[in-house]
Amino acid sequence: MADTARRPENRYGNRPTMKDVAARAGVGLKTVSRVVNAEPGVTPETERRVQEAIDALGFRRNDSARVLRKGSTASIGLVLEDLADPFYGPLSRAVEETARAHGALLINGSSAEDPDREQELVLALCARRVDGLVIIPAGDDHRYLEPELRAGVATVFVDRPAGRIDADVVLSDSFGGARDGVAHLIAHGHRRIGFIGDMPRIHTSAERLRGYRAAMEDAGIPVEDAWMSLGVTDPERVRHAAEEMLTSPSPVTAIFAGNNRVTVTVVRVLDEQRRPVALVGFDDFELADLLRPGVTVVAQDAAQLGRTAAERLFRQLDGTLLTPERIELPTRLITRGSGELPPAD
Amino acid sequence: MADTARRPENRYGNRPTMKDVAARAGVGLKTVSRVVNAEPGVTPETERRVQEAIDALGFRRNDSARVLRKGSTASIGLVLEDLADPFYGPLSRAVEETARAHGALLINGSSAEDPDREQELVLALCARRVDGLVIIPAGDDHRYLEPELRAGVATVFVDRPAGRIDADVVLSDSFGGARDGVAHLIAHGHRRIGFIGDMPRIHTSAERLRGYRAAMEDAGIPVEDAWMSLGVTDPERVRHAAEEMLTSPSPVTAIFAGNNRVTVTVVRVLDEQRRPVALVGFDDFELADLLRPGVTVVAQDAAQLGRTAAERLFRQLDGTLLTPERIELPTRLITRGSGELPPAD
DNA sequence: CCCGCACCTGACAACGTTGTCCAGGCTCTA
DNA sequence: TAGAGCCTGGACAACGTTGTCAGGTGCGGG
Repeated sequence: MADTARRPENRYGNRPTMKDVAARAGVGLKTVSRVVNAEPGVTPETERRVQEAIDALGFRRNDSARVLRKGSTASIGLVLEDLADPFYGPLSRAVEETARAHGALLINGSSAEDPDREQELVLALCARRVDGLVIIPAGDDHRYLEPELRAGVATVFVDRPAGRIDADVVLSDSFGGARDGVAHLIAHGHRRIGFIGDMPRIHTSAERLRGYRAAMEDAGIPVEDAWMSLGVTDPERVRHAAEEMLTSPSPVTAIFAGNNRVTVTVVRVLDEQRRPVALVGFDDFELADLLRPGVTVVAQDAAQLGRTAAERLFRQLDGTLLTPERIELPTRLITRGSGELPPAD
Repeated sequence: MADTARRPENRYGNRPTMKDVAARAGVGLKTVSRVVNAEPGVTPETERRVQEAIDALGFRRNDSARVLRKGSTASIGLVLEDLADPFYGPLSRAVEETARAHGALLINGSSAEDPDREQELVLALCARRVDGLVIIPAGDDHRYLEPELRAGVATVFVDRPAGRIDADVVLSDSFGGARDGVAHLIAHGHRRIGFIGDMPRIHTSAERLRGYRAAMEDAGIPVEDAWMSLGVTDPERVRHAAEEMLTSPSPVTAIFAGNNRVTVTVVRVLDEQRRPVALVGFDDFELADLLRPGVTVVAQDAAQLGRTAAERLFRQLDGTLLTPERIELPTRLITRGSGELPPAD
C-alpha cells in the first residue's frame, strides 16, 4: 500500500495542500488556514514560517473545498444569447463590474437562443452553486428553476421576462420605444411603414411589433401584411424581406428595424436604393452617426440594464430585497437623419 | 442539540443532499450517486424510486464536492482586457464554443489592462482549480504562474505573448500586418504618414509601431517624431493627436491607426477635414464598408485566434500537446477606399 | 510563589460527493 | 438441491478546507 496509491489520479499532478504546508512549516493544519485567511491570533514569527512554506511549495488554496465547507461560492452566473453580439458587450461588462465590486467572479455562457441549451447551462451553474444568476432567457418556461429559487439562488432576468415563475425582471421599454420610433416616422409624413423583426416568440420582438401596431393604429393607418416581416434575422433573409416590401404593390417609404442586426442589414439594402427610404432602428450601434445619412435609432442603455440587474441580484443576496419586481427602463430616440427623411412617393 | 444546529448557516437554505434523497427513496447513499451519474448496476425499479425522490426534493448535485473528490472541474478560465470591446466578442465566443464542445464551462473576467488585476483574476481562477486558462495578458511578467504550470494547469496566451515564462502563445502577425498596411499607403504615393497607437508596453502596439517603422525605412522615408503618437487611446486624446499631425509643419497626408478604437475616432476626425486624408486601420470593424469612403483595414481573425488557442488548450489537457509553441496567424489587407486615396499635398 | 487570564496553537469533525470493497440474494448449472 | 458466479446495494473512507473546542504557554497580580 504505497502512499501514492492513496491519491486518485487527477490531472493536477499532486498539488500541495495545507497539510503539506503545515508539515513543512512545522505547525498545525489550522494555523496554516489561519495564515491563509488572515485570521487573527498568529505570532508574526509563525506567520513568517508558514508564508515561507507557502511560497516554497507554490501552495494555492483549493476553493472547491472551501466552498464545500462554507457554502458560498462568491461567483455569479450570466447566461446570455451570444457573447459576440455587440449589444451584450456593455451588458456583461456592467454585470462583471458589479460582481467584482462585490468580490464575486463571473461565469458565463451563451444559450444561442436555444431554450434547452439555456436550461442546461443554468442547471450546470446551479450545480456549481453560484450565488446568483443573471439570465437573458431564450425559453419561455422557467419552472425548472423553482427548486433553485426555493433553495435561495438569487435570480434576475434581463431584457426579457421570465416565463411562468415569479422573478425579478429588468427590461427596456420595447413597446414604448417602438411606438415612439414609428410615431416619429409618421410625424415625418410616412404612412406606408415596414417592420422587420425577430420571432414574435421572443418577448422583445413581440413587444416591438406591438409598439409598431399601436403607433399605426393611433394614426389611423391600416397595416398591410406585406409590410411586416417576422422571425427574420439572418442577413440574407432580412435583405430579401426589405427588398420585398420596397417593391410590393404598395411599397413602403420607411422601415422600422426591430433590432440592431436587422438595422445594419437594412442600412446596406437602403444604400443600394435609388430613392431615399427612411429608417429607424431599435438599439443604437457604434458608428450609426457616421453613416450618410446618420441612422436614427431608439436607443436602450445596455450597460444600465446590466448594472440594474446585477445590483438587484446582490441586494437579493444581502436580503435587502425580497419581493420580485418588474423594472422597465426607458428608451431614448436619437435622431440622426435617416428617420427624418420625407416620404419619396 | 437540535438537528438544525449541525448545519452551518449558509445562504442556500438547506439544499437536499444525496443522503436526503437516499433516505426518501429508502436506498443507500451510493445508489443515489449511481443513478445521478448514470452508472450501471441499478435495477430499473430502484432507479425509478430514486429519480422520484430527486424530483420531489429538487435535488441537484453539488459540484463543489464532486470536484473536490474527482480533481477536475470541467471549466476553463478566460482572462481578457475588456468584455465590452467588440474585438473580444468573437474571440470569447470561439473559446466558449470550443469549451462547450469539450463539456467545459467558461469563467471569465476583464483585466482592464491592469497587470495586478490580471494576476488577481488568474490566481482566483487557479484557486477554483480551472482545468485551463486562456489569457490575453495585460502584464509582461507571468512568473507568478510557474507553480500553476508545474501543477499542470493548461495555459495558452492569446493576442500577446507571455512574459518571462515558457508558454503556448497564439498571435496575429502585428508586425507584418502593420508593415503591409503602411506599405500600401506608400504604394499609393504617401510619404508623410502618421501613426497613432496604444502604449508601446503592450506587445501588439509595439509590434505595429515596428511594422510602421519598417515600412517607412524600406521606402527610405525618414520618420518625424511629430507623426507618431503613442499611448493614446481615449477618444479625446486620439482626436487631439490626429489634429496635431494634420496641422504640423510637415502635415501628414495619411494616417495608420493602431487598433480599432483609434480607427473609429480617426474616422470621425477625418470626416471633418476639408482635404481628403488617407487612412488604414489595424483590425476590421462592423460597417467599415458602409462609411464613405469605406475604411481600408488590416484584418485579423479574432474568432480564429480564440479557436486556435482553445483547441491548443484542450490538446494540452489531452496530453497530445507537450512543448509550448508560438503561433502567428496571418493578417489580411482589405481595401475599401480610405487607404487608396491619393495624397492631397 | 502561585493562581488566573489572555493569547496561541492544534486535534478533530464536518461539508457532500465518489471509489473501494464486501455482503447478501438471485439465477443457473451440474 | 447445492454450489458457483453474477448482480445489486450499502458501509466506509477520502478529497482539502474551516469551525469548534480544548490544551498549553507565558505573564501579571495578589
